[in-house]
Amino acid sequence: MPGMVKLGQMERERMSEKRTRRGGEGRIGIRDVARDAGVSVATVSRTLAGDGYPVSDEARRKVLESVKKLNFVPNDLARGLTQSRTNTVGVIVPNLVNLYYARVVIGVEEIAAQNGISIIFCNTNHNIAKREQDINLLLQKRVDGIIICGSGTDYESGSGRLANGNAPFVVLGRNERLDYPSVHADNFRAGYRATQHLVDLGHRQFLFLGGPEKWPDGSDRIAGFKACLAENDIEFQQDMLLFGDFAEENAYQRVLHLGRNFPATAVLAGNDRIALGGMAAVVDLGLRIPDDVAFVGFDNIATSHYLRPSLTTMDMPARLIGAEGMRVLLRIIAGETVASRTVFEADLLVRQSSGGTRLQA
Amino acid sequence: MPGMVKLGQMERERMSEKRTRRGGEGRIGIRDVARDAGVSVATVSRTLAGDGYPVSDEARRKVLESVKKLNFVPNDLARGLTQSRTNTVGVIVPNLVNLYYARVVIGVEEIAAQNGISIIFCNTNHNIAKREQDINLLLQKRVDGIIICGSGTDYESGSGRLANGNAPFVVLGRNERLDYPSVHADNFRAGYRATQHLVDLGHRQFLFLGGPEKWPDGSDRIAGFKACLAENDIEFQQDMLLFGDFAEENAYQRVLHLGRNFPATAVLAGNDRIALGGMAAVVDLGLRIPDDVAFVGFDNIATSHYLRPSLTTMDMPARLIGAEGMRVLLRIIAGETVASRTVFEADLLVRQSSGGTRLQA
DNA sequence: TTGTAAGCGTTATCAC
DNA sequence: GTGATAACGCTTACAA
Repeated sequence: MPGMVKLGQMERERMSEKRTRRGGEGRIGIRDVARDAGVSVATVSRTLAGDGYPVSDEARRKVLESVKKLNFVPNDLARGLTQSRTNTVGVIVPNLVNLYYARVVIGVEEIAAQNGISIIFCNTNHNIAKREQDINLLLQKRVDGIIICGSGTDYESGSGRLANGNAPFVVLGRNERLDYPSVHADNFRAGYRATQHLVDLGHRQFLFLGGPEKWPDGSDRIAGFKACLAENDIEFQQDMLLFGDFAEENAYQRVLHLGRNFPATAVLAGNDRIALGGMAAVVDLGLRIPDDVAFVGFDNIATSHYLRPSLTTMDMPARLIGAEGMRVLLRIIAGETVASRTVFEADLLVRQSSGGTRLQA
Repeated sequence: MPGMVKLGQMERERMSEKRTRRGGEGRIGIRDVARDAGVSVATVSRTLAGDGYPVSDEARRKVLESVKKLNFVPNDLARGLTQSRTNTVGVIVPNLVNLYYARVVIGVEEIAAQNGISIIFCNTNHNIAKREQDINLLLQKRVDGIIICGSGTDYESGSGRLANGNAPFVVLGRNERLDYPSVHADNFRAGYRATQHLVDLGHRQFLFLGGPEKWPDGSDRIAGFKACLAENDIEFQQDMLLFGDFAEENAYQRVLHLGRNFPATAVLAGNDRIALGGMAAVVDLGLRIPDDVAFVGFDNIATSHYLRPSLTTMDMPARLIGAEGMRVLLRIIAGETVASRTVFEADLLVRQSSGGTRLQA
């Protein structure tokens, strides 16, 4: 009876090969290393784990040799599955074209790399739906934690997975709620100091070229701006404030619209990109910087130092924020308690666009 | 005998709970969903997989209901383990502060997101050792493929994992070898055209402010530059060529060093960041752009349009390269054959820094 | 110090 | 259409 014979063959194959799914030649695994080194899989695992577990030098040597010989690459998926830890965190960024966020990411990556953890990167393009989707993906991938860049609102909305405690997370940027940890700059003080700098230079007619209206970081800067005006007995007028988006072009158009008969002698821009667009427009209107109009920005992106005139700006410590955010996340993952809020000060960098030395001269 | 009683209890617990390792309340899995929905795990899996496998509407409904009710989040680690596919690719970038790479990454991310695949991001800071390490990490994470940004050399060096075929990969940038797929711009032609533009404007005294000496993209641009000079009977002199790094400051210093008695009327910069630094130095030397010195850059980073004078530059299609790179990688993963090389043309954007309209006026 | 074997949470195979 | 159950490749009790 051929049927029975065949069954017997299959049985024997199964016994010896212990592989049913993939024909025979699967990727090389820990078992292969163990066999080659003449030790058990446990010993291989322990050797490679590198924690303090005792392994004889002899065994270790043989294992390492086989690993190299067979070109063994451990499978982190299987590792993650058993350890319920992936050494991976997700980073969600609104927009990488903004050098500010690029710097934040670099800070994050730096600390992550130092701690042997990888980064899954998501770009949302300021799209809240994409962000929800990204969070889902990250949770499915069982990241150890998530870093959300950009001040935004209601992370608990929609899926609510984060606020539900499904994964530890840190917000990099100002946010309204206090019940999850965040790292950001003191935007209020930054706004205040930038304004004070211009006031000290004798300016009375201001324009704040803002970003989006509901942008917490920006709102704080504006609040600082207003507070400083009040402090100096300068009345705030609604038309001193123009909202827009984050990009150069929009700022350029807004400023061009104001025309040569410019309503202010000093412009504060919501960030450096906005400043860049605004300055270009001012130049194109035939006005001089800083003589006719002074500019101050926020962020200190790499290019602002090399503009001519160079851009006076608040040096928002993006990289530092990214790095600290990652450190905080690591602490949370380790089970430590962390400050619900970490705030960094921003330095004022006086450069040509504000003519910072005009009065002193 | 209390000992035996205790043992009996444990046994029973094990039988009912079927969980030995983690006390009891593990994360909710597909089994829990199956139980709650009153179907088998197979049915749950099939429902969630969403491929064409037949599942009765009734079962599907119950499953979906339980999924939502229990807030089930599938575990991609386990998925990846059985499917030997992770829907994740690694992206290795030399430096995110360079907006060029930021744009490339955005292009990659865009196509990736459209295809439901995630990106593990690595920043090497132009450090070759870090890159090797990153590749190791990515292979351990069993990414479906790897995208390496930045033209560099010998990816097969060191570990040799990539060239060994351990994972499909695509290089985004020019490289010497032809035996793996790459996507990049036609840097030679870009260099040629940029130069021709300046020649057409009447320039004869050139300076090429290059990046690092062994930077394939840059070398090609320089080759195009030289070819164009030859074509126009302008003799190339070694001192027309200055190497450096990718950043603004270095370029600034190099140009400042040349002094007011500037050796050229036209400068080609290896990229826009270099141009930015160079232009700042020229201005600081008291020279006018473009009247005394004309500038042309490469990349068309966002800021170059808003400089005053704005920067004439070759519009290297970074985003497009990123997007196409991702598409190529997806094709490789799908088992299709792909072109070993995909090359994009760059457009010349004439702006103020070259005084592009000077002759026509 | 070492080995054995039971998971980890899925998918895929095979039988019904 | 549906359900058991054996992989997937590793870690980690537990036993030796």
